[in-house]
Amino acid sequence: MREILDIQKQLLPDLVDTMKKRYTILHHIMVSGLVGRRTLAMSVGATERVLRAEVDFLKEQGLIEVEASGMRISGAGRELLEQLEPLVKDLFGLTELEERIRSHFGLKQVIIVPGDSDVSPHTKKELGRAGASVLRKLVGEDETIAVTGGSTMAEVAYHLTPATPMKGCWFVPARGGLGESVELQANTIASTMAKKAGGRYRLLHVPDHLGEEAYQSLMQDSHIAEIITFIRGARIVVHGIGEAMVMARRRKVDPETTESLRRDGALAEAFGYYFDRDGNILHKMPTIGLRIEDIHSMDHVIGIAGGKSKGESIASVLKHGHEDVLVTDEAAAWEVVNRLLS
Amino acid sequence: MREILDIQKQLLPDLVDTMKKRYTILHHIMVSGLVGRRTLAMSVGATERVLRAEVDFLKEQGLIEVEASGMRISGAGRELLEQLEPLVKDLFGLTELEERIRSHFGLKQVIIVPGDSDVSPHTKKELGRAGASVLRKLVGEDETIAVTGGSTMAEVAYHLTPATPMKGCWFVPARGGLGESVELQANTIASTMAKKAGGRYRLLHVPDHLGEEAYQSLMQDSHIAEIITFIRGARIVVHGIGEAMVMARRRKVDPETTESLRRDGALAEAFGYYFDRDGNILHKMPTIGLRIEDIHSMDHVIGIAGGKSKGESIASVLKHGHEDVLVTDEAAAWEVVNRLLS
DNA sequence: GCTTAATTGGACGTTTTTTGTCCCGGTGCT
DNA sequence: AGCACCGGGACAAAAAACGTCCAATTAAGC
Repeated sequence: MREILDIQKQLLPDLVDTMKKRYTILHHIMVSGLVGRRTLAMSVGATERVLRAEVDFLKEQGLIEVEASGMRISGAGRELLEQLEPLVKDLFGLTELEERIRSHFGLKQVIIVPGDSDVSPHTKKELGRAGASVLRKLVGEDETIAVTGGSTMAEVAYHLTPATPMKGCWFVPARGGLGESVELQANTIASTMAKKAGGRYRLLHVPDHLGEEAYQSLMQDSHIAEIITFIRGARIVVHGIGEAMVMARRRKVDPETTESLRRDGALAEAFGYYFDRDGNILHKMPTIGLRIEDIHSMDHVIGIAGGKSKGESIASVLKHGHEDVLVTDEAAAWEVVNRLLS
Repeated sequence: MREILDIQKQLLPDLVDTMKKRYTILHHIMVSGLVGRRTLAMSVGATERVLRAEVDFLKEQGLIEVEASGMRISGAGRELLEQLEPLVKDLFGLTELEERIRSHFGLKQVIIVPGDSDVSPHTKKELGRAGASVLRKLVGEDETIAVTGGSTMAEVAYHLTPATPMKGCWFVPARGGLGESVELQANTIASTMAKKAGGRYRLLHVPDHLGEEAYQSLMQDSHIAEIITFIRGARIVVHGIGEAMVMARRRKVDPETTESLRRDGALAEAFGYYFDRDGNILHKMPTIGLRIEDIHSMDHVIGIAGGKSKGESIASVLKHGHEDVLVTDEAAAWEVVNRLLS
């Protein structure tokens, strides 16, 4: 059932909205028994005229009966509402979930795809598609977009398609080398995105695990400095979110730091920063690129991550309080709201 | 799956059309490889401007990639088409069937609901709903609508709902008493419809199995004559279709006539007339009301019947050649087209 | 290499649809 | 009988859809 809806949504994006709207109206009419147009318009939050159009439609469909004294639901309407119930529960479930997370963390937008990325590769693909779609809607012309690495980001890159406003965009890595395998590195993701979207890209090649003085000298290099300035001019950043300990291991963080992270209760990792349960920064990877203050002042900070196991990490990053858009999956979303309740 | 679509169709009647349109365009683009807007507009039968809007939409959804040299399908688009296939096959299956029957018999419209009324009561209900919906769309103001009896017609009556243009309509029986049980008689159906639709009705009470002279004297009666004239002024007739032999038995046709019908290969019955395989009239029930020439000159002749067993009968009546709209179910429709092939 | 036919995307006036806002004649409740 | 609310008609304004051009660009054929 969900699959059908997901497919349909691609061919009719406002299908769900329209269904929700009409369902709400019909449902209101049912519980009201006999209700007038203006009263109804108030309670569903629509102007009189648009509600009138909807009512005319419902009448045309024979779902309501309208007399001079008001309108009531018809037998067919009642029957439809009954059939609609499971469908709507599903529909509303996710959108309700989105709204709950959105308002609690003060985000601009939350998108939840059904499923669990941990168990279903298909869900991860959906996550990528949703991420690409969000990005497509948000980019302006000639914008700079900073991206991080990770398998989820790779999926986003894969699902990007050429869009006119993206032609002039620059894709850059948010931070320097972060010790991942080549195909999941930010540099690779940035270039893939640029190719897929028809944009341009600039890379930042910084070796991992350099000493402090080596970094200092790198920063002196005019070419490096120039690209870092360029990166910091980005107004959009798209990043994955990881579990702190998993990321620490994967990036071969040294034992002392790992232990310190564990002791301090590190939960999440995003763009090279480690966060605890309350969204405080515990540690910063020794590499260059976007600083946390750059991210705080961004126009659009888009976090993309899914899977039940990442739920807590996502909540931690959201708690940090500078995300704008979250793209996640159902399993992770439930974990996030569960943490809100406890 | 079908159920979902049927439910959705009630809230978004043109959902299927839109999906079909966009699927067709996307599919065309895929098979064409690289194709231009105008060329595409020709092959899918749309004007350039509307196709352009569709193309913009598909691009926005990331389903196609459009370059200066033309447009081609994207990975996501290809994937979607694949997922869409079973859905569309189902969708197109019925609409293709509708179109095939429509064009072959030169009808104005054919509506096929999924299922088989013989085995599923739910399908019969759907048939009734579809019939009611067609009627709602076709009636003008202050029109006279002639109806016949039968269980299918009773279902149509049940699903009628008040509609403004129907307020001034008259519902009348197409023919006099046809020896059915009270609740399935044309008179009962007409009055039920009028009550459901908020219209008015006039009845025609004629005892069954009267002698010729009795009919003649009835016709002299000014009240009867007046209502018959009224009935003949109807521009819309909605009728069921039955199997000849089944109907003959149910109506207690005398043995000689029954035998004569059998000998002549009577297949179908509609509004009191019996038809053979080629749509010729074999016999006419001895009762008054609409004559066959009245029906021939009607604006809208709407036939409603379903069930695999009625397939042949429906085909016979269609063959007679004066139907305008057919509402049937999938099982019957397949029987009809099977007869076309043999 | 040049021509030619086809492509997209922009522009603009026209037509159709949607929307906001009245008001009128009823209906039902008090 | 009074009153508050009802549906529905009407109409102008705003918005969206549409038909129809045209300019810049690209691919392919010659």
